[in-house]
Amino acid sequence: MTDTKEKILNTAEWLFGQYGYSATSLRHIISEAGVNLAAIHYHFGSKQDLLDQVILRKVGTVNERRIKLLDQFEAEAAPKPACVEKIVEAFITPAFMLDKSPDFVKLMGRVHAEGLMPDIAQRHFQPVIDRFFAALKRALPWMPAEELAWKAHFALGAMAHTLTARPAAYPEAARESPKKIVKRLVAFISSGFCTPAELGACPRIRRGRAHGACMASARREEEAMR
Amino acid sequence: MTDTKEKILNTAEWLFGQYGYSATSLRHIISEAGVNLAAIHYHFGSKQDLLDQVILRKVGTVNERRIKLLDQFEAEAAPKPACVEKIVEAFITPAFMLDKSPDFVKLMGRVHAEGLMPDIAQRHFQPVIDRFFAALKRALPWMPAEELAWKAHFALGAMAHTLTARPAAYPEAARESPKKIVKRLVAFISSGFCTPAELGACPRIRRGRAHGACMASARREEEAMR
DNA sequence: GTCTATACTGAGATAGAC
DNA sequence: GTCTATCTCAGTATAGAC
Repeated sequence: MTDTKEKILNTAEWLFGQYGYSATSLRHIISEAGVNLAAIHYHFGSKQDLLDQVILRKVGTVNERRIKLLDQFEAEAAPKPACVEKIVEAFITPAFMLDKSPDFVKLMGRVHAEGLMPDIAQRHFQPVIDRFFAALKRALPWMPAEELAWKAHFALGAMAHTLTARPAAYPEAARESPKKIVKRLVAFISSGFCTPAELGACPRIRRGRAHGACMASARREEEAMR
Repeated sequence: MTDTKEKILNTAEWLFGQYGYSATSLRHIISEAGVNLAAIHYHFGSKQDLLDQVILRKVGTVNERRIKLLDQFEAEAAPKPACVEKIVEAFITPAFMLDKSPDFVKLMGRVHAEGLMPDIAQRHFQPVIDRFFAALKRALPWMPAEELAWKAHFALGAMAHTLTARPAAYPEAARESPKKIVKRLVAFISSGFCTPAELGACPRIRRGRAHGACMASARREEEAMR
C-alpha cells in the first residue's frame, strides 16, 4: 500500500470517528494528511468508498475475535449450548477492545447509529450475525425467532449508542475503562435476552420457562467454575 | 403561523425523518413544499434552527404525556414507589405513539442516534430526564446512581435505534404495531434495569438484594391488580 | 412583515496535463 | 501516481420587491 493511501486511511478513520462521516469534509482530511484532494478520488473513488475501506480494513479483526471467543465459550460449555451471557460477551467485547484503534471504536458506533453501514460492510457482518443468532437460538430454544430478532435489535442499539457516546449525566463515565463498560453492557443485554417478553418484564421474571432454563444453564456454568 | 412557515415545518419533518438531517437538502425541502429557498432562512435562520423548530413543535407533547403517565403510575403505586417497568413504560410509550406524526417518531430516533440533538431541545429534555431518573432512584434505591446512569444510557440507545430502524433479519418486523414494539422494548429494558450489574447477568439473576426487592414491588403491583 | 432573486463560499466529483 | 482546474450542488447572506 502506498504511503499516501495509508495516510488518507488513518486520517479518515480518526476524523470520521471524531466528528462523524457527514461532518468531516474531504478537504479537512487532506489538510490533516498532507495530500492532494484528487488523491482521495484516485485511490478510493468517492467519500463513501473511502468510508468503506476504512471500515473493511479493521472490521475483519473485530469479527475474527468475535468468532474466536464464541468458539471458545461454546467449546467450554459443550455438549450444552453456551450461556446467553457468554454469547453476548463474545459479540460485545471485541467491538470495544481495539486498544490500538480507539478512533475506530467510535466510528463503528457512528456507522451503526447514523445508518451509514455501506452494503459491502453489511455483507461482511452478516455471516457473523448469523453465527451469533444461531448460538442464541441454541441457548434459548423456546424463544420464538422473531422475539430473538427484536432483542438482538435492541441490543445492537444499546451497543452502538455506547460505542459512540457516554452518559451525559455523569462526566466521570467518560473515564470508565472499556472493560468495565463492556461488563455493564453485557449484564444489561443478557438480562434482556433472558426475560421472556410475553410475561412482562421485571415483575414476573421468576416465572416462565425461559428464565428457569436460563438459570439452569447458568448453574451448570457456575459448577464448572468451581 | 403563516402558511409558508407551516408548509416548511411539515415538509422538513417528513424529509428529515425519511432521509436523515444531513442527507436532506434545503432545496429538496423547498421543492416539495413549493416555497422559496430564502423563506427558510427568513423564518428559521439556518438549517440547524429549522431542525430545532421541527423538534420543539412536538417534543413538548411527547414530554407532557411522559410526565402524565409517570404521575399516574406513581399515584397508583403510592405510597410505594412506582415499579421500574411502569416507569420505563411511561417514558417509552409516548415516543412511539404519535399516531398523527409517524415521521416525527423516526426523526426523534435520528436526532438521538445521529447526535443532532440541538442544545435547545436538550434543555427541553433535561427536566423530563431528571424527573424519570428520580423515579428510578426511588424504585431502585440500593442501586448506585452511576449504575443507573449507565443503564439509562443503554436504554436510550435501544430506544433510539428502534425509533429509527427495524430488525433487518425479519421483514415482517416492519409491519409490527407500535404497541407491540413498545411492549417488547419495555420488557427488555426493565429487565436490564432490575438486574444488578455487579452480579453478572442472567446466571445469578435470582440472587442479590436488587432483584428481590424489585420482585417485592412487582408482587405488590400484582396484588393491586386483583 | 413576507417573500423573491441572486450571489457567495465550500462541499464532493471529474477531466486532463504532467 | 499526482496535481491543477473546473463542474455541480450544498448551505448561507443580502438587497430589494410587494
